[in-house]
Amino acid sequence: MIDVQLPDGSTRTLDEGSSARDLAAAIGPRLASDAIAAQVNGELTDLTRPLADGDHVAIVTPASDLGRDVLRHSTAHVLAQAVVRMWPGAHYAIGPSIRDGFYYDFDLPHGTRFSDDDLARIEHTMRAIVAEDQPFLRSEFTIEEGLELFKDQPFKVEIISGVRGGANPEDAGEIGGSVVSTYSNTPEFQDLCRGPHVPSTKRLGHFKLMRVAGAYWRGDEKRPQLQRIYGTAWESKEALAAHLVQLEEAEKRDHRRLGVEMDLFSFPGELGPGLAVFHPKGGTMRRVMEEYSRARHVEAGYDFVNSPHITKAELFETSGHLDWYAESMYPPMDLDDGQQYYLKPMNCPFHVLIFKARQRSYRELPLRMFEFGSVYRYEKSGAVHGLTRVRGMTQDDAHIFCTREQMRQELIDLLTFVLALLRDFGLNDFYLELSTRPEVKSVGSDEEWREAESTLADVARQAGLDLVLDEGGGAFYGPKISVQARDAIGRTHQLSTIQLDFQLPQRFEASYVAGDNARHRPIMIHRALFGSVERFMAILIEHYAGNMPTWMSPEQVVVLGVRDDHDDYANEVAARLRRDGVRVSVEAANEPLGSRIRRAKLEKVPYILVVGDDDVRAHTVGVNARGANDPERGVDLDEFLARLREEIAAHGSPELDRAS
RNA sequence: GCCUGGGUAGCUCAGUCGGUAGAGCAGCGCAUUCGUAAUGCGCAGGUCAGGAGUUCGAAUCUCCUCCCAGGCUCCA
Repeated sequence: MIDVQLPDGSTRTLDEGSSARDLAAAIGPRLASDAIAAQVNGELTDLTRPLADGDHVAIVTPASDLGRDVLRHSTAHVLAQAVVRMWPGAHYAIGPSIRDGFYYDFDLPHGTRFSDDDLARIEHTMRAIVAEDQPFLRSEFTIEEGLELFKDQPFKVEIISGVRGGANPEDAGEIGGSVVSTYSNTPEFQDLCRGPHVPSTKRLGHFKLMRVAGAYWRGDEKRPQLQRIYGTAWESKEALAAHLVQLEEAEKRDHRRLGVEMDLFSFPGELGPGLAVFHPKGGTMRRVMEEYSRARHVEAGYDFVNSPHITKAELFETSGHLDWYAESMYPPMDLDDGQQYYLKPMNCPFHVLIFKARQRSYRELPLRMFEFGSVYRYEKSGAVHGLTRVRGMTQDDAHIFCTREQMRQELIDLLTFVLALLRDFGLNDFYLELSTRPEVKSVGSDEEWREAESTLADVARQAGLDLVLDEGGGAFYGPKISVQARDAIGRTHQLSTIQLDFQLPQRFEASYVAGDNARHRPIMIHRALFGSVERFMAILIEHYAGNMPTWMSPEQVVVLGVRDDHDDYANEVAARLRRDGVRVSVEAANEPLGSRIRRAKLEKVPYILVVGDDDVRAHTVGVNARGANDPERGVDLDEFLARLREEIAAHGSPELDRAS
């Protein structure tokens, strides 16, 4: 007999050789039928693996993170089996579970390509395999046996021999050290896999193939491009349906769609990819964001600077950007006198030149230079995406020049400032990421990097937020902290970055004179809070689903007269509000009230004021607030204005669930 | 840059076998004067992304280019 411990701390006594499946059965029939895998001493395993005395065992069921992970992985296997059945000779590469689903990469014989229509056919075959109720059977082999077994599957051979050669240590886990484990349902299909899997294909079924995409083998641009099929899979029909609904919701708040609907911005074909124009309403939104940011920066002790959009090549030769990033800069303009000029992809070297414009004293430090700097980057054509990845953008960029001694406090203050500003825009769920020295692209000595990295790590920890490590993700000149924010529907976005830089001051030979009358090298901190104004706006639009807080709304109030003989009063109300800086318009009463209200609602205007006979008489307004169910009648105009001013001043955010 | 799929009126979309372009909304005009999410009638709107080819004839078939979407790669 053996004793195993359950997650609740209790123990169960089982027969020698019992598996997790037996354990589940001993606990109850319901759990026995739900069980798809087990977690033994923290390790995810098949249900059938024998347990040992003293094991800590948790039964994994589908409606859990681990459970979904297992069934997505198993569904990926079924996908591969279906593809192999339909395209004999197909090579299959890897097929992991991912967030919300799974994928599998293939290389079809004779360069055949999947089409969208194929997805439905493959799904059909998958459902047939599920209906066949095939068991997932685990087998173990030596590396040599594994190589023989998969001799017709070059990608599998590469994974197995990579482990033998020690080339890819991360693959060792994939196949379990020196043991090659495989899963097969039928002789038709066998896959190299660490497992675990659900006991049988009949446990699957709530899945949908989403799309086909290209993906490089091992993520390497220089290696063959495989065809990847993405799918989503869930524990129940309801969970699958809920996921699909959520995708639709995300699509509804897509900033590219709302940008058109709300008349904020557009991408005229005449300009080229990734180049946006902002319409009056989008322009207003930007202006409000920028004005607020400027005001806060003034308070925080920043100086405002400006720099041109183009420069001689020399500047970016000195900075090093041309060495590392020439391919993502616009090609140079060749002038008659042989000079090459570049559009700027970065503001930092300009700010260094401002620092160097005259001799600097330690008394001036920290010197904080801020600029809404427009930069141009030649993003690969496949990389541009709405406002979030563009070729022309404006950064809320600043560079802080300080001494080594000031660096730590400056970073602490900066992080506090960053988080406060982001909160003012209605984001409040953050974590931090620390990006360390890149393996290939980087300059500087080891100890400089060590000092920079440890200082940033300290400061990040002091902020009291979760900190995750992004190994090798830093810039070539220094490590960075980035602030990641979760939006209203749970997606995370990298927003602000704070980079520590010992290199540029050296490259430009920037210095200040200290109290010891000697020249010293300043430290440079690069930081952007929005990242780019365009991208930040896109994130906010999606966060709020277009229902911008009143202070950011391009149009804050629309006034509607009930009949056209109320238009004079409507204009009077608007004039009063406008005098207090409210962005307000009047829709004349030449169409029915209901239709004007509807239009204003669709435009997501925070307040619709309806004025009729009663209001003219009593100097009141009817207030129809965005997201509210019942309009308020007979609100005193001055009282409404006071409420509105208070809300705007407080930077109140709409309650996200209220505004739909 | 690469892979797959797209591009028809301002927007959303229909358009059969290759036979010469259609709806709703938006816009404009006229009428309507209305108390909280669509008043009625009328009008206008198109180089079917662009170019080349096949054909008696191309939105439709072929090729090239541009742009968009989803991925991969990249993101100072």
